[in-house]
Amino acid sequence: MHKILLVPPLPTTAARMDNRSSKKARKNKGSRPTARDVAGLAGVSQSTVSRILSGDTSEFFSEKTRKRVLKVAAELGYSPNPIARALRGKHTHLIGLIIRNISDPFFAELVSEISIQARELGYQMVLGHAQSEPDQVLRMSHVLDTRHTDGVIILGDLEDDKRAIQDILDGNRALVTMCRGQAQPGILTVNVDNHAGMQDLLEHVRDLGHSRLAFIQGGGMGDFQVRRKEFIQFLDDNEFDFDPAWLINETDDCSGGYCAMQQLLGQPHRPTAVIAADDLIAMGALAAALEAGVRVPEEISITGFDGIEMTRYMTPALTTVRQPIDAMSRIALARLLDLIGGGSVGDQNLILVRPELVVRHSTGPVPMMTHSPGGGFADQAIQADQQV
Amino acid sequence: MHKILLVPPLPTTAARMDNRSSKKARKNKGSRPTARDVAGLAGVSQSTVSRILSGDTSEFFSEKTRKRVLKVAAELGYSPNPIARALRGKHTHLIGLIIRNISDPFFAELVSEISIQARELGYQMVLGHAQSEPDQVLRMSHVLDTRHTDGVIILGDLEDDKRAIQDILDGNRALVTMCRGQAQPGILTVNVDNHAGMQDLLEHVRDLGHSRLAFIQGGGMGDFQVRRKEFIQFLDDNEFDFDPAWLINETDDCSGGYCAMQQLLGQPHRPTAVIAADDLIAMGALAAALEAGVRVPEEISITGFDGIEMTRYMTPALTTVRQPIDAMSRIALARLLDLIGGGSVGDQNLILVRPELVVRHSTGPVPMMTHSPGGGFADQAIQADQQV
DNA sequence: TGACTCTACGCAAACGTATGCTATAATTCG
DNA sequence: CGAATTATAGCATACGTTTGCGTAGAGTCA
Repeated sequence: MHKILLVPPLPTTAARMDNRSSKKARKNKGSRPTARDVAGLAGVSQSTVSRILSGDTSEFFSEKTRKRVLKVAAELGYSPNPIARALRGKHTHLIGLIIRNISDPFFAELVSEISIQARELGYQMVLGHAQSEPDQVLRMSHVLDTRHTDGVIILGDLEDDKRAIQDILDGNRALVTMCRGQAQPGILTVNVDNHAGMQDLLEHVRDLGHSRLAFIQGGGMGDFQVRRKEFIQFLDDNEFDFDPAWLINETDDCSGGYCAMQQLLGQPHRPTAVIAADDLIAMGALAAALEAGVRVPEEISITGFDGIEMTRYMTPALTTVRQPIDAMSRIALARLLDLIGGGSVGDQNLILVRPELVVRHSTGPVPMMTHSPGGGFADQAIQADQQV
Repeated sequence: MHKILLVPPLPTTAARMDNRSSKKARKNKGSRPTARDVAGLAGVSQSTVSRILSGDTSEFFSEKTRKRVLKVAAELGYSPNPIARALRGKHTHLIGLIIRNISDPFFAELVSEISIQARELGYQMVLGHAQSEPDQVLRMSHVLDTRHTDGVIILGDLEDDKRAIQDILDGNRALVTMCRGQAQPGILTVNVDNHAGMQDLLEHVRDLGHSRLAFIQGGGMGDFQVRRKEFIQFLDDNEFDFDPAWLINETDDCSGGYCAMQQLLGQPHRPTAVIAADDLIAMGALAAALEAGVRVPEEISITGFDGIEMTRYMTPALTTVRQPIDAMSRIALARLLDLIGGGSVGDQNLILVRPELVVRHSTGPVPMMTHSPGGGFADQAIQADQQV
């Protein structure tokens, strides 16, 4: 309306002004509008645009100016360039997620939940794959590359990740770890309460009459170590037999559970219940049992841990412990943002969230002849050749 | 050591110079070294450091200088700040991944593979969750936020994603879509060859004697539409009966397959083979069948699609079509990088990769009395009340 | 009317890199 | 031996923001 607004450039930095006013006329097509474009069209300075757009309440602008800038910005579809913003303001609004294996459905569900919640908080997730880094050098460089993130979440135990953690800390980046067995001092860790979960699960199995329990671990990861410890403690507390051959360590996936169960079934002295360190392992174990013609849960009970969606659709549906993914994500993100904002780890650096026992059909009463010594299922075909 | 270094700020541009030389002495602890720090210690200019570090072969530097700079850089653990680099060079080395549902194991495996390969190419993935955006406005702003990425990969069909795609294109970003049924003209699409896959699968089922086939879809996504079309075409080509009640559309997950199979089993006229649009659906269908006491594959055959890892560990192990995740990722990434580098989509904007039929134990010969009209399994308990 | 206080905004300096242009010394060439 | 060429490296600027500081103009008060 008022042509007067288009005051000609001022003396000194005339060149720049002119540059600006020429840009005002037509922004380079194809690339997004900048604050200067908005400033030119609104007849204000670029810094004013920045201040108004960032909603800085400590600065006062006339309602007229504010309206005008906002309107132009909306028309141009302007939004601040996050890169430039990050360079100046040190905040990228990016959170690094370092994870061992996304293919694990439990981690996939966790990533999904975290990323949804992060978005609601205005953050994006960038993926770091630990799996892809065989040696330390690569892993280090990877961590270096994540340094354009405001903070990092490490999911699960990575083997030999001390170095990675130290790097992140050295870079002054906020760090929260999740789903790792033993918390390191000074590092914030959010995890499921493995103790409570295993306790509930084992009591359920015990109440069904089982006393001959096997445990299938999936590698030496911290969470699995803890669950194993709880398992052994429970055996001890209840004065159940402890057979080293019933403690099997395989890989952390279906095939690991499958192999482990085959070993278990091949033994002369069989357990009546098999506690798998997680759902995937349980799934493999179940497959091995069914394939060998062993009925579940009539002849042997199987349990999982994590509570991934598809455990409902195994046959029989798996008894498991459901991790409170939602709550864990919420807490981890809240604490991470606090750290990013300058907060400190504080005294309580280990936060445990209680899981929920989900009883389904893979667990049942202990079979009758279970007390016969030396293996209750000597009649099983698969075992005949082992008996001699 | 030298207190002299702590000089108070100077007036004009001398301050900058002095600032630089003071920085040379000791970098601010806690934050990473910059090219200037390296330059100071190596006695060269920042631009020289930049050029040597970026390995620009068109610039010649003496071997002495190059060695010295490299050495200092290594000692300081310097690596260029990606943010600053991105601001200047327009390359963030970040690839956006927009995906409907990471919890789907197939997509999880795909994401895993893509992210591993991307890392090898020097790129990181940032996650965009379509699932978390119920309305268009949010989705738009999401896409805007991804603009600090060099390129975008869209995985699977998002409902109403025309807008999102247009936004990405408007932003001049490279775009490759994967796993979507119908390719849009001008947009590069990498997908499995659904035609070949369905053909192989259906021929396998036909060769087992089946002619009464059902299809379970999981929503109206493009890939599913294509598979459904192939299914119907096959029925037509082979002059098999087509019963609309055998074409079921449920949700794209285990529960969808479960519900669908329940509907199928409740019908007086049952199919002898059920073709599920993907593995998850097949898994649910299998669970429903087993729960209803229907033996698989003796009484009914079930097939999946995708070839996710855990299909091997269902009981019975699932016959399915394995998508060539590795090849698809490789191609998609290669084309995306080409696009980022300034290449054009070209004529062939749809790239199809041939999948592999995986025959396992969920498919078997058609049951004997299959030719009795009006339902071959009238003896099934579950069906008694439907017969009247 | 001058000093002073607000209000409302602009100026310009970072942030750390890449890069076009320029400057110097060494070398070659006519 | 002067001039042209080459090898080597520095200067200065741009990228698009945020933000400390400065200031013009309007109003207030003595």
